[in-house]
Amino acid sequence: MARPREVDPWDPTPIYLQIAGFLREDIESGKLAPGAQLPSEKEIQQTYGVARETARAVVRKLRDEGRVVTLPGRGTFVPPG
Amino acid sequence: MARPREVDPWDPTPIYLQIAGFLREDIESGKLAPGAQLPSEKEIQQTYGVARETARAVVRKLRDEGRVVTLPGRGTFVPPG
DNA sequence: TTTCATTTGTTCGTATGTATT
DNA sequence: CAATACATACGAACAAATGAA
Repeated sequence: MARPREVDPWDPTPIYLQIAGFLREDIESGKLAPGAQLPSEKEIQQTYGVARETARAVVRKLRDEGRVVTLPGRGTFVPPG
Repeated sequence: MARPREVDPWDPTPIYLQIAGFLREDIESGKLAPGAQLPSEKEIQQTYGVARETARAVVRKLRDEGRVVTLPGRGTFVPPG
């Protein structure tokens, strides 16, 4: 496990957008390849030390961008090409 | 003011989707014409007796559908034709 | 089949910040 | 300045879907 990038509380960018940026990088770099599963909401909470609503906002943002798809009860994934 | 339609707690449909349905009807029927302002989050809360996040989810749903636009600090509106 | 753990969905509460009027 | 309105973020609880045991 790589050390997680950390949220910068001094950055005026909302926390959820900072984290969404981290995951967006992972998708674009291929570190999260098509078909890969994103960290769960709970993992996002624990990794970055944020509340669930913040974790959910992260995923919602990426979903709104069309970068990921969420399957209830299963998880959130990078869609296949 | 017409008496508000009421949320049916026995309907398995999520409350925020029920309320979004009410407002969607108002938009499609022309009761909320292009340019009209939607009820605020607080008004939705009070009218239907729901929490803020629920009221926000109502507006977000309609926004995601492209039926309304939100102007921060002003309100949510039915966009002009 | 039933049970259990995991994951997302929904709902409520509270607080603070920012922008507009 | 004050009122209004949306944005963000913390906490808490229960429901629903899924899959594995």
